[in-house]
Amino acid sequence: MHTMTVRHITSLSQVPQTPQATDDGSGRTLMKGRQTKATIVNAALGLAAQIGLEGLSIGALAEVTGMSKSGVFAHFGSREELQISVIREYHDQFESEVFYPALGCARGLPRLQSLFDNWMQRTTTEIDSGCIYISGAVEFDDRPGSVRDALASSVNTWQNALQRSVAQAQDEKHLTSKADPLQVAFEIHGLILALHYEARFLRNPGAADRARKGFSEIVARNQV
Amino acid sequence: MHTMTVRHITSLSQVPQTPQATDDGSGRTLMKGRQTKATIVNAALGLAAQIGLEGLSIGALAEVTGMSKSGVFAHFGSREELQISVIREYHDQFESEVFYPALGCARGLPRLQSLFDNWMQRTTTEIDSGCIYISGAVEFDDRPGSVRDALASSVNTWQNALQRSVAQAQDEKHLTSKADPLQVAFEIHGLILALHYEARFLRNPGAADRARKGFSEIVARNQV
DNA sequence: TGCAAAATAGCACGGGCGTTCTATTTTGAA
DNA sequence: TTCAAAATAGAACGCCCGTGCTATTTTGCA
Repeated sequence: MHTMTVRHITSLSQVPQTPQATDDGSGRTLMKGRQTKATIVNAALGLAAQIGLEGLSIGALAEVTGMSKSGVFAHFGSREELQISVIREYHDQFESEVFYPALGCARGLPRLQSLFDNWMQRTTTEIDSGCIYISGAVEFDDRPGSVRDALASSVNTWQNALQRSVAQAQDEKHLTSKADPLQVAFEIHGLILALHYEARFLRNPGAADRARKGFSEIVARNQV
Repeated sequence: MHTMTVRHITSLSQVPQTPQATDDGSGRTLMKGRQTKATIVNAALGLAAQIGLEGLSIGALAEVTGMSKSGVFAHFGSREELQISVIREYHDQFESEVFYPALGCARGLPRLQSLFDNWMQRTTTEIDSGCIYISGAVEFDDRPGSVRDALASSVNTWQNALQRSVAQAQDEKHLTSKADPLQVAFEIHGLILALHYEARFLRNPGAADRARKGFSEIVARNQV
Protein backbone atom coordinates (compact mmCIF):
# COMPACT_ATOMS: atom_id res chain seq x y z
CA MET A 1 0.00 0.00 0.00
CA HIS A 2 2.40 2.62 1.14
CA THR A 3 5.18 2.38 -1.33
CA MET A 4 8.05 3.75 0.64
CA THR A 5 10.20 5.20 -2.06
CA VAL A 6 13.34 5.26 -0.02
CA ARG A 7 15.28 8.14 -1.39
CA HIS A 8 18.85 7.17 -1.23
CA ILE A 9 20.92 10.19 -1.65
CA THR A 10 23.90 9.12 -3.65
CA SER A 11 24.45 12.09 -5.86
CA LEU A 12 24.21 15.82 -5.41
CA SER A 13 21.64 16.14 -8.12
CA GLN A 14 19.16 14.55 -5.74
CA VAL A 15 19.46 17.38 -3.30
CA PRO A 16 16.28 19.44 -3.69
CA GLN A 17 18.07 22.31 -5.31
CA THR A 18 16.43 25.24 -3.54
CA PRO A 19 16.40 27.82 -6.27
CA GLN A 20 17.46 31.24 -5.23
CA ALA A 21 14.97 33.96 -5.74
CA THR A 22 15.11 37.71 -5.77
CA ASP A 23 12.71 38.30 -2.97
CA ASP A 24 10.80 41.16 -4.43
CA GLY A 25 10.23 43.07 -7.58
CA SER A 26 10.32 41.77 -11.05
CA GLY A 27 13.85 40.41 -11.08
CA ARG A 28 12.49 37.25 -12.68
CA THR A 29 13.35 33.95 -11.15
CA LEU A 30 10.98 34.87 -8.38
CA MET A 31 9.44 31.49 -8.10
CA LYS A 32 5.73 31.58 -8.06
CA GLY A 33 5.67 29.58 -4.85
CA ARG A 34 7.28 32.38 -2.89
CA GLN A 35 4.75 34.91 -3.96
CA THR A 36 1.94 32.52 -3.13
CA LYS A 37 3.46 31.78 0.24
CA ALA A 38 3.68 35.49 0.97
CA THR A 39 0.04 35.88 0.00
CA ILE A 40 -0.95 33.04 2.28
CA VAL A 41 1.08 34.37 5.19
CA ASN A 42 -0.48 37.79 4.81
CA ALA A 43 -3.96 36.33 4.77
CA ALA A 44 -3.04 34.18 7.76
CA LEU A 45 -1.79 37.23 9.63
CA GLY A 46 -5.06 39.01 9.11
CA LEU A 47 -7.00 35.95 10.20
CA ALA A 48 -4.79 35.25 13.21
CA ALA A 49 -5.01 38.84 14.39
CA GLN A 50 -8.78 38.51 14.57
CA ILE A 51 -9.29 35.02 15.88
CA GLY A 52 -5.89 34.16 17.30
CA LEU A 53 -3.02 31.95 16.25
CA GLU A 54 -4.83 28.96 17.67
CA GLY A 55 -7.97 29.75 15.76
CA LEU A 56 -6.02 29.74 12.53
CA SER A 57 -7.13 26.82 10.39
CA ILE A 58 -5.75 25.62 7.11
CA GLY A 59 -9.21 25.04 5.75
CA ALA A 60 -10.30 28.61 6.40
CA LEU A 61 -7.05 29.88 4.96
CA ALA A 62 -7.57 27.81 1.82
CA GLU A 63 -11.00 29.26 1.39
CA VAL A 64 -9.80 32.84 1.84
CA THR A 65 -6.97 32.46 -0.62
CA GLY A 66 -8.98 30.42 -3.09
CA MET A 67 -6.63 27.47 -2.89
CA SER A 68 -6.98 23.88 -1.88
CA LYS A 69 -6.18 22.77 1.65
CA SER A 70 -3.26 20.67 0.52
CA GLY A 71 -2.00 23.50 -1.66
CA VAL A 72 -1.82 25.76 1.35
CA PHE A 73 -0.46 23.05 3.58
CA ALA A 74 2.41 22.20 1.23
CA HIS A 75 3.99 25.60 1.79
CA PHE A 76 4.49 25.00 5.49
CA GLY A 77 4.52 21.30 6.18
CA SER A 78 2.72 21.73 9.48
CA ARG A 79 0.34 24.03 11.21
CA GLU A 80 3.03 25.00 13.68
CA GLU A 81 5.30 26.14 10.89
CA LEU A 82 2.47 28.22 9.50
CA GLN A 83 1.97 29.86 12.88
CA ILE A 84 5.66 30.59 13.15
CA SER A 85 5.65 32.15 9.70
CA VAL A 86 2.83 34.40 10.80
CA ILE A 87 4.77 35.44 13.88
CA ARG A 88 7.80 36.26 11.78
CA GLU A 89 5.71 38.33 9.42
CA TYR A 90 4.17 40.21 12.33
CA HIS A 91 7.60 40.76 13.82
CA ASP A 92 8.85 42.28 10.58
CA GLN A 93 5.87 44.57 10.24
CA PHE A 94 6.13 45.66 13.85
CA GLU A 95 9.80 46.41 13.43
CA SER A 96 9.33 48.47 10.32
CA GLU A 97 6.34 50.37 11.66
CA VAL A 98 7.39 50.97 15.23
CA PHE A 99 11.10 50.47 15.67
CA TYR A 100 12.92 51.63 12.55
CA PRO A 101 11.08 54.92 12.06
CA ALA A 102 12.06 55.94 15.59
CA LEU A 103 15.73 55.64 14.73
CA GLY A 104 15.27 58.87 12.82
CA CYS A 105 14.84 60.68 16.14
CA ALA A 106 17.69 61.71 18.37
CA ARG A 107 18.84 59.21 20.97
CA GLY A 108 17.26 59.66 24.36
CA LEU A 109 13.86 61.06 25.14
CA PRO A 110 12.95 62.05 21.56
CA ARG A 111 13.51 58.53 20.34
CA LEU A 112 11.69 57.02 23.31
CA GLN A 113 8.78 59.32 22.66
CA SER A 114 8.77 58.29 19.02
CA LEU A 115 8.84 54.61 19.91
CA PHE A 116 5.85 55.12 22.14
CA ASP A 117 3.99 57.20 19.56
CA ASN A 118 4.54 54.60 16.87
CA TRP A 119 3.50 51.86 19.25
CA MET A 120 0.35 53.76 20.14
CA GLN A 121 -0.36 54.30 16.48
CA ARG A 122 -0.07 50.60 15.76
CA THR A 123 -2.08 49.59 18.83
CA THR A 124 -4.80 52.00 17.83
CA THR A 125 -5.26 50.24 14.51
CA GLU A 126 -5.09 46.95 16.33
CA ILE A 127 -8.13 47.90 18.33
CA ASP A 128 -9.97 46.83 15.22
CA SER A 129 -7.71 44.18 13.85
CA GLY A 130 -6.27 42.53 16.94
CA CYS A 131 -2.70 42.03 18.12
CA ILE A 132 -0.83 38.77 17.92
CA TYR A 133 1.67 39.62 20.63
CA ILE A 134 -1.20 40.03 23.06
CA SER A 135 -3.51 37.24 22.01
CA GLY A 136 -0.60 34.90 21.42
CA ALA A 137 0.72 35.47 24.91
CA VAL A 138 -2.57 34.29 26.35
CA GLU A 139 -2.86 31.34 24.01
CA PHE A 140 0.64 30.05 24.55
CA ASP A 141 1.40 31.04 28.10
CA ASP A 142 1.49 27.46 29.20
CA ARG A 143 1.78 25.59 25.95
CA PRO A 144 5.46 24.91 25.43
CA GLY A 145 6.85 24.42 21.97
CA SER A 146 8.36 26.17 19.03
CA VAL A 147 5.45 28.54 18.50
CA ARG A 148 5.69 29.82 22.02
CA ASP A 149 9.43 30.15 21.67
CA ALA A 150 9.16 32.15 18.47
CA LEU A 151 6.58 34.43 20.01
CA ALA A 152 8.46 35.01 23.24
CA SER A 153 11.69 35.63 21.42
CA SER A 154 10.03 38.19 19.21
CA VAL A 155 8.44 40.01 22.14
CA ASN A 156 11.69 39.95 24.06
CA THR A 157 13.51 41.58 21.18
CA TRP A 158 11.09 44.45 21.29
CA GLN A 159 11.16 44.76 25.07
CA ASN A 160 14.93 44.93 25.02
CA ALA A 161 14.84 47.67 22.42
CA LEU A 162 12.45 49.64 24.57
CA GLN A 163 14.53 49.21 27.69
CA ARG A 164 17.65 50.21 25.78
CA SER A 165 15.94 53.38 24.69
CA VAL A 166 15.10 54.24 28.29
CA ALA A 167 18.72 53.64 29.29
CA GLN A 168 19.86 55.89 26.48
CA ALA A 169 17.55 58.61 27.71
CA GLN A 170 19.34 58.31 31.02
CA ASP A 171 22.74 58.52 29.33
CA GLU A 172 21.62 61.67 27.59
CA LYS A 173 20.48 63.06 30.95
CA HIS A 174 16.91 63.29 29.72
CA LEU A 175 15.75 60.91 32.42
CA THR A 176 17.13 60.60 35.92
CA SER A 177 19.79 57.97 36.43
CA LYS A 178 17.79 56.81 39.42
CA ALA A 179 15.09 55.42 37.15
CA ASP A 180 15.01 51.70 36.45
CA PRO A 181 14.66 50.97 32.73
CA LEU A 182 12.91 47.70 33.50
CA GLN A 183 10.41 49.52 35.67
CA VAL A 184 9.74 52.21 33.08
CA ALA A 185 9.36 49.69 30.27
CA PHE A 186 7.05 47.61 32.47
CA GLU A 187 4.77 50.55 33.12
CA ILE A 188 4.67 51.56 29.48
CA HIS A 189 3.83 48.02 28.52
CA GLY A 190 0.99 48.11 31.02
CA LEU A 191 -0.45 51.21 29.39
CA ILE A 192 -0.48 49.53 25.99
CA LEU A 193 -2.04 46.38 27.41
CA ALA A 194 -4.71 48.35 29.23
CA LEU A 195 -5.43 50.28 26.07
CA HIS A 196 -5.87 47.10 24.10
CA TYR A 197 -8.02 45.49 26.78
CA GLU A 198 -10.28 48.42 27.47
CA ALA A 199 -10.65 49.64 23.92
CA ARG A 200 -10.86 46.33 22.07
CA PHE A 201 -12.70 44.18 24.57
CA LEU A 202 -14.66 46.59 26.75
CA ARG A 203 -15.07 49.16 24.00
CA ASN A 204 -14.49 51.97 26.45
CA PRO A 205 -13.93 55.28 24.72
CA GLY A 206 -11.05 57.49 25.75
CA ALA A 207 -8.64 54.67 26.45
CA ALA A 208 -6.08 55.99 23.97
CA ASP A 209 -6.02 59.36 25.70
CA ARG A 210 -5.52 57.69 29.04
CA ALA A 211 -2.60 55.68 27.70
CA ARG A 212 -0.98 58.83 26.34
CA LYS A 213 -1.57 60.68 29.58
CA GLY A 214 -0.06 57.78 31.49
CA PHE A 215 3.05 57.92 29.36
CA SER A 216 3.58 61.61 29.91
CA GLU A 217 3.18 61.08 33.65
CA ILE A 218 5.83 58.39 33.58
CA VAL A 219 8.19 60.67 31.71
CA ALA A 220 7.48 63.61 34.00
CA ARG A 221 8.12 61.56 37.10
CA ASN A 222 11.45 60.27 35.79
CA GLN A 223 12.71 63.50 34.32
CA VAL A 224 15.96 64.84 35.65
CA MET B 1 -29.79 39.73 40.82
CA HIS B 2 -30.04 36.49 38.95
CA THR B 3 -33.02 35.18 40.85
CA MET B 4 -35.52 36.97 38.71
CA THR B 5 -37.18 34.17 36.81
CA VAL B 6 -40.71 35.47 36.92
CA ARG B 7 -42.34 32.30 35.83
CA HIS B 8 -45.65 32.84 34.18
CA ILE B 9 -47.71 30.28 35.88
CA THR B 10 -50.51 28.91 33.80
CA SER B 11 -50.72 25.52 35.30
CA LEU B 12 -48.79 24.64 38.35
CA SER B 13 -48.16 21.09 37.35
CA GLN B 14 -46.34 22.28 34.24
CA VAL B 15 -43.82 24.30 36.10
CA PRO B 16 -40.67 22.24 36.21
CA GLN B 17 -40.86 22.22 39.93
CA THR B 18 -37.35 23.41 40.59
CA PRO B 19 -36.79 21.83 43.92
CA GLN B 20 -35.32 24.21 46.34
CA ALA B 21 -32.05 23.22 47.72
CA THR B 22 -30.02 24.30 50.65
CA ASP B 23 -26.97 25.25 48.70
CA ASP B 24 -24.44 23.86 51.05
CA GLY B 25 -24.14 21.60 53.98
CA SER B 26 -26.10 18.56 54.74
CA GLY B 27 -29.55 20.14 55.04
CA ARG B 28 -30.91 17.29 52.99
CA THR B 29 -32.97 17.99 49.92
CA LEU B 30 -29.78 19.08 48.29
CA MET B 31 -30.40 17.39 45.02
CA LYS B 32 -27.48 15.38 43.88
CA GLY B 33 -27.50 17.15 40.56
CA ARG B 34 -26.59 20.47 42.11
CA GLN B 35 -23.60 19.08 43.85
CA THR B 36 -22.49 17.40 40.67
CA LYS B 37 -22.99 20.58 38.71
CA ALA B 38 -20.90 22.48 41.21
CA THR B 39 -18.17 19.87 40.91
CA ILE B 40 -18.24 20.14 37.15
CA VAL B 41 -18.15 23.93 37.20
CA ASN B 42 -15.20 23.91 39.53
CA ALA B 43 -13.32 21.48 37.35
CA ALA B 44 -14.25 23.58 34.33
CA LEU B 45 -12.97 26.70 36.00
CA GLY B 46 -9.61 25.10 36.64
CA LEU B 47 -9.45 23.85 33.09
CA ALA B 48 -10.58 27.13 31.56
CA ALA B 49 -8.06 29.11 33.55
CA GLN B 50 -5.29 27.06 32.04
CA ILE B 51 -6.37 26.62 28.46
CA GLY B 52 -9.02 29.29 28.08
CA LEU B 53 -12.79 29.33 27.86
CA GLU B 54 -12.57 28.42 24.20
CA GLY B 55 -10.31 25.50 24.91
CA LEU B 56 -12.84 24.09 27.34
CA SER B 57 -14.26 20.87 25.95
CA ILE B 58 -17.04 18.73 27.27
CA GLY B 59 -15.10 15.58 26.50
CA ALA B 60 -12.10 16.67 28.54
CA LEU B 61 -14.40 17.77 31.32
CA ALA B 62 -16.13 14.39 31.34
CA GLU B 63 -12.80 12.66 31.62
CA VAL B 64 -11.65 14.85 34.49
CA THR B 65 -14.84 14.41 36.46
CA GLY B 66 -15.18 10.72 35.63
CA MET B 67 -18.55 11.18 33.99
CA SER B 68 -19.91 10.58 30.53
CA LYS B 69 -19.99 13.36 27.99
CA SER B 70 -23.77 13.41 27.91
CA GLY B 71 -23.90 13.36 31.69
CA VAL B 72 -21.84 16.52 31.81
CA PHE B 73 -23.67 18.10 28.93
CA ALA B 74 -27.10 17.60 30.47
CA HIS B 75 -26.29 20.00 33.27
CA PHE B 76 -25.84 22.92 30.90
CA GLY B 77 -27.68 22.23 27.69
CA SER B 78 -25.00 23.90 25.62
CA ARG B 79 -21.34 24.68 25.67
CA GLU B 80 -22.09 28.38 25.87
CA GLU B 81 -24.11 27.89 29.02
CA LEU B 82 -21.22 25.95 30.51
CA GLN B 83 -18.86 28.81 29.72
CA ILE B 84 -21.23 31.29 31.28
CA SER B 85 -21.47 29.16 34.41
CA VAL B 86 -17.71 29.21 34.63
CA ILE B 87 -17.65 32.98 34.31
CA ARG B 88 -20.22 33.33 37.06
CA GLU B 89 -18.22 31.06 39.32
CA TYR B 90 -15.08 33.05 38.64
CA HIS B 91 -16.94 36.26 39.30
CA ASP B 92 -18.09 34.99 42.68
CA GLN B 93 -14.63 33.85 43.67
CA PHE B 94 -13.10 37.12 42.57
CA GLU B 95 -15.66 39.08 44.52
CA SER B 96 -15.14 37.14 47.70
CA GLU B 97 -11.36 37.16 47.48
CA VAL B 98 -10.71 40.66 46.25
CA PHE B 99 -13.70 42.88 46.80
CA TYR B 100 -15.47 41.88 49.99
CA PRO B 101 -12.39 41.60 52.22
CA ALA B 102 -11.46 45.18 51.33
CA LEU B 103 -14.73 46.45 52.73
CA GLY B 104 -13.19 45.80 56.12
CA CYS B 105 -10.82 48.71 55.53
CA ALA B 106 -11.74 52.34 55.94
CA ARG B 107 -13.20 54.12 52.93
CA GLY B 108 -10.67 55.99 50.86
CA LEU B 109 -7.03 55.18 50.42
CA PRO B 110 -6.90 52.29 52.90
CA ARG B 111 -9.65 50.47 51.08
CA LEU B 112 -8.14 51.23 47.68
CA GLN B 113 -4.83 49.91 48.88
CA SER B 114 -6.54 46.80 50.16
CA LEU B 115 -8.35 46.26 46.86
CA PHE B 116 -5.04 46.49 45.05
CA ASP B 117 -3.28 44.19 47.51
CA ASN B 118 -5.99 41.57 47.21
CA TRP B 119 -5.94 41.88 43.45
CA MET B 120 -2.18 41.47 43.43
CA GLN B 121 -2.50 38.46 45.67
CA ARG B 122 -4.97 36.85 43.34
CA THR B 123 -3.01 37.73 40.20
CA THR B 124 0.10 36.28 41.76
CA THR B 125 -1.54 32.90 42.14
CA GLU B 126 -2.92 33.28 38.65
CA ILE B 127 0.60 33.46 37.28
CA ASP B 128 0.45 29.70 37.63
CA SER B 129 -3.21 29.01 37.09
CA GLY B 130 -4.24 31.62 34.55
CA CYS B 131 -6.91 34.30 34.63
CA ILE B 132 -10.22 34.10 32.84
CA TYR B 133 -10.82 37.83 32.75
CA ILE B 134 -7.60 38.25 30.81
CA SER B 135 -7.68 35.22 28.53
CA GLY B 136 -11.41 35.59 27.99
CA ALA B 137 -11.01 39.19 26.87
CA VAL B 138 -8.65 38.09 24.14
CA GLU B 139 -10.79 35.15 23.10
CA PHE B 140 -14.03 37.06 22.90
CA ASP B 141 -12.95 40.54 21.90
CA ASP B 142 -14.65 40.22 18.57
CA ARG B 143 -16.91 37.27 19.05
CA PRO B 144 -20.31 38.67 19.99
CA GLY B 145 -22.74 36.62 22.00
CA SER B 146 -23.88 35.80 25.45
CA VAL B 147 -20.50 34.57 26.65
CA ARG B 148 -18.85 37.82 25.72
CA ASP B 149 -21.69 39.74 27.35
CA ALA B 150 -21.39 37.80 30.59
CA LEU B 151 -17.65 38.33 30.66
CA ALA B 152 -17.77 42.03 29.88
CA SER B 153 -20.50 42.62 32.41
CA SER B 154 -18.51 40.87 35.09
CA VAL B 155 -15.36 42.84 34.33
CA ASN B 156 -17.29 46.08 34.24
CA THR B 157 -18.72 45.42 37.66
CA TRP B 158 -15.23 45.13 39.03
CA GLN B 159 -13.93 48.16 37.15
CA ASN B 160 -16.76 50.26 38.50
CA ALA B 161 -16.01 49.14 42.02
CA LEU B 162 -12.39 50.13 41.57
CA GLN B 163 -13.26 53.53 40.15
CA ARG B 164 -15.71 54.11 42.97
CA SER B 165 -13.00 53.41 45.46
CA VAL B 166 -10.74 55.99 43.84
CA ALA B 167 -13.53 58.55 43.95
CA GLN B 168 -14.09 57.79 47.62
CA ALA B 169 -10.41 58.36 48.27
CA GLN B 170 -10.91 61.79 46.74
CA ASP B 171 -13.95 62.42 48.92
CA GLU B 172 -11.91 61.53 51.93
CA LYS B 173 -9.19 63.94 50.77
CA HIS B 174 -6.70 61.13 50.53
CA LEU B 175 -6.25 61.76 46.82
CA THR B 176 -6.38 65.07 45.04
CA SER B 177 -9.71 66.04 43.57
CA LYS B 178 -7.88 66.83 40.37
CA ALA B 179 -7.28 63.15 39.75
CA ASP B 180 -9.50 61.32 37.28
CA PRO B 181 -10.80 58.04 38.71
CA LEU B 182 -11.01 56.56 35.22
CA GLN B 183 -7.38 57.46 34.61
CA VAL B 184 -6.21 56.03 37.91
CA ALA B 185 -8.17 52.81 37.43
CA PHE B 186 -6.84 52.52 33.89
CA GLU B 187 -3.25 52.76 35.04
CA ILE B 188 -3.77 50.26 37.84
CA HIS B 189 -5.39 47.88 35.41
CA GLY B 190 -2.34 48.26 33.19
CA LEU B 191 -0.05 47.25 36.00
CA ILE B 192 -2.00 44.08 36.63
CA LEU B 193 -2.09 43.24 32.94
CA ALA B 194 1.64 43.82 32.57
CA LEU B 195 2.26 41.65 35.61
CA HIS B 196 0.21 38.84 34.14
CA TYR B 197 1.84 39.16 30.73
CA GLU B 198 5.42 39.44 31.86
CA ALA B 199 5.27 36.92 34.67
CA ARG B 200 3.02 34.29 33.11
CA PHE B 201 4.05 34.46 29.50
CA LEU B 202 7.57 35.86 29.49
CA ARG B 203 8.44 34.40 32.87
CA ASN B 204 10.32 37.54 33.83
CA PRO B 205 11.16 37.62 37.52
CA GLY B 206 10.47 40.74 39.52
CA ALA B 207 7.27 41.65 37.74
CA ALA B 208 5.24 41.61 40.95
CA ASP B 209 7.60 44.09 42.57
CA ARG B 210 7.33 46.36 39.57
CA ALA B 211 3.56 46.27 39.71
CA ARG B 212 3.61 47.19 43.39
CA LYS B 213 6.10 49.95 42.79
CA GLY B 214 3.95 51.27 39.98
CA PHE B 215 0.94 51.40 42.25
CA SER B 216 2.73 53.37 44.93
CA GLU B 217 3.94 55.83 42.31
CA ILE B 218 0.38 56.33 41.11
CA VAL B 219 -0.78 56.95 44.65
CA ALA B 220 2.10 59.31 45.38
CA ARG B 221 1.47 61.35 42.27
CA ASN B 222 -2.22 61.74 43.07
CA GLN B 223 -1.89 62.37 46.76
CA VAL B 224 -3.24 65.62 48.05
C1' DT C 1 9.95 23.88 -27.54
C1' DG C 2 10.86 20.18 -24.39
C1' DC C 3 10.84 18.43 -19.88
C1' DA C 4 12.22 17.89 -15.10
C1' DA C 5 10.96 20.04 -11.10
C1' DA C 6 7.94 22.83 -8.56
C1' DA C 7 3.38 24.01 -7.34
C1' DT C 8 -1.18 22.85 -6.66
C1' DA C 9 -5.39 19.92 -6.46
C1' DG C 10 -8.14 16.00 -5.04
C1' DC C 11 -9.20 12.58 -1.97
C1' DA C 12 -9.23 9.89 2.11
C1' DC C 13 -7.90 8.87 6.85
C1' DG C 14 -8.44 9.04 11.89
C1' DG C 15 -9.77 11.85 15.56
C1' DG C 16 -12.09 15.24 18.46
C1' DC C 17 -15.82 18.22 18.74
C1' DG C 18 -20.93 19.61 20.33
C1' DT C 19 -25.19 17.73 20.26
C1' DT C 20 -29.26 14.49 20.08
C1' DC C 21 -31.75 10.40 21.11
C1' DT C 22 -32.81 6.64 23.78
C1' DA C 23 -31.84 3.55 27.63
C1' DT C 24 -30.64 2.81 32.30
C1' DT C 25 -29.64 3.87 36.98
C1' DT C 26 -30.26 6.59 41.03
C1' DT C 27 -32.73 9.57 43.96
C1' DG C 28 -35.94 10.90 47.54
C1' DA C 29 -40.78 12.11 48.95
C1' DA C 30 -45.19 9.67 49.73
C1' DT D 1 -41.40 0.04 50.03
C1' DT D 2 -43.04 2.20 45.86
C1' DC D 3 -42.50 4.76 41.84
C1' DA D 4 -42.32 9.00 39.15
C1' DA D 5 -38.89 12.16 38.34
C1' DA D 6 -34.13 13.34 38.14
C1' DA D 7 -29.59 12.11 36.94
C1' DT D 8 -26.47 9.71 34.24
C1' DA D 9 -24.76 6.62 30.54
C1' DG D 10 -24.17 4.93 25.82
C1' DA D 11 -24.10 5.16 21.11
C1' DA D 12 -24.51 7.66 16.98
C1' DC D 13 -24.80 11.97 14.03
C1' DG D 14 -22.52 15.48 11.08
C1' DC D 15 -18.83 18.58 11.11
C1' DC D 16 -14.25 20.36 10.82
C1' DC D 17 -9.59 19.56 11.80
C1' DG D 18 -4.42 18.44 10.38
C1' DT D 19 -2.07 15.48 7.60
C1' DG D 20 -0.53 11.90 4.13
C1' DC D 21 -1.02 10.04 -0.30
C1' DT D 22 -1.30 10.36 -5.42
C1' DA D 23 -2.54 12.84 -9.57
C1' DT D 24 -2.41 16.87 -12.29
C1' DT D 25 -1.13 21.34 -13.70
C1' DT D 26 2.13 25.02 -14.04
C1' DT D 27 6.54 26.91 -14.12
C1' DG D 28 10.94 28.34 -16.08
C1' DC D 29 15.55 27.03 -17.50
C1' DA D 30 18.14 23.99 -21.36
